[in-house]
Amino acid sequence: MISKFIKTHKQSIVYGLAMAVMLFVLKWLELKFIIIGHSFEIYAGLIAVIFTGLGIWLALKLAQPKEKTVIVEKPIYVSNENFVVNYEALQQTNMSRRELEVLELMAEGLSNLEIAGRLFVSLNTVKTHSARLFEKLDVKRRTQAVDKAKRMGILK
Amino acid sequence: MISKFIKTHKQSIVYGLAMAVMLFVLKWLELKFIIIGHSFEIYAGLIAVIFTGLGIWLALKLAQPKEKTVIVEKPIYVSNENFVVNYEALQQTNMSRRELEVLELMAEGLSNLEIAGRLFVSLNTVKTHSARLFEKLDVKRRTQAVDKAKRMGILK
DNA sequence: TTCAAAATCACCCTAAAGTATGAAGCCTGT
DNA sequence: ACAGGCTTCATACTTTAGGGTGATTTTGAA
Repeated sequence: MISKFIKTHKQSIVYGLAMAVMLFVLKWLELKFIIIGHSFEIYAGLIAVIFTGLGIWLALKLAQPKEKTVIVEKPIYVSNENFVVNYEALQQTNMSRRELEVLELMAEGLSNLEIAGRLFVSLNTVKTHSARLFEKLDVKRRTQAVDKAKRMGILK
Repeated sequence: MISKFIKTHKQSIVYGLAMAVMLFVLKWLELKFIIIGHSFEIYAGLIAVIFTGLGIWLALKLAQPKEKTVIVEKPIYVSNENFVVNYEALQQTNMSRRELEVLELMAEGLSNLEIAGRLFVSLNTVKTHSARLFEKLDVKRRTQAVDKAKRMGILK
C-alpha cells in the first residue's frame, strides 16, 4: 500500500523534499545574513546558484527527453518445416482470397490459362490477380512469388 | 564572418544574455528591496523562482537529447535448413551438373537471363539446359519443374 | 585414343508471362 | 449514401519462356 504510493508518487515526493531542503538552506542563509551583516550580494548569489542547480536538476529529472529514434533492423530467421500456414504472414501480405487461390495454383506449376480454367475466369483476370499478387509479395515473377510464399509459410 | 560567429556560439551568447538579464533583475530587486523595506523573504523567493526557471530553461536548451533505439524486427524467411537431398531420385532423373544448377536458380525465382549471368553463360545455353531439364523431369514449365523437384526431394 | 555425353552457343519462331490502363459490378464499413 | 477494396474483364503492348534445329567444343570413361 504505502510502498506502492511511494512508487507512483516518487517524483513528487523527491521534488517536495528538495523544496524543503531548499527552504531550509534559505532560512539558514537568512540567519547567516543577519549574523554576518549586509551581504545582499552573497545571499542572492548563493540562492541564484542553488536554485539554478535545482532548476537544471528538475528539468533533467522531470522533463521528457527529446527522443531521437534510431531504427535498427533486426533480422529474424523464420524457418517453416511444419506445413502449418503462417496466418500472420498471410495477413500482412494483404492478399485477397482470389489472389491466394491463383498463387496456390501457380505453385503447382499451372499456367495462367490453366489457372483460368480451374477458377472459371478469363485469362485476363488471372493476369490481373497475378500482377496484384506480385505487387503484394514484392516480386517480379511467378517463380519468385512461389518461392517467397513458401519461405513465408503461406504455401506448403 | 560575424553571422557565422553568432551561429556557432549561439547558445553561449544566449546564455550570457540571460545571465545579464538575471543580474539586472537582481539589481532591480535589490533596489526595490531597499526602497520597500525588509522583505527578505519576497526577495529570496523571487530570486529562487527566477533562477529555478533559468535552470530549467538551461537544462532544456543545453541538454543533449537522449537517443532511443527502436529495434524494428525485419523478418527474413528461410526455408528448411535440415534438408537432405534425395540422391536416389536425383540419380534417376539423369540430370547433369549444369542442369541441376539451372534448376536450383530457377527455384530461387531467377529469370533465364539472370541465371545466365550467374553461371557466366549465354541466355541460349540456359535455354537449352532448361529444355533438357524439363524433358528429364517430364514437365512443361519451370514452375512445374521446381514443384516436382521439391516434391521429389531434389530441391529444398 | 576414341566416342558419347555434356556444355556451349546461335537462329528463328511461337507461346506464355507480365505491364499498363481503364472500366464495370459487387460488397463492406463508415 | 459513398469511398474503397475485390473481382471481373478488355485491349494493347513488351518481355520472357519455351520449342526445334543445328553446330562446336569439352570432358570423362572405356
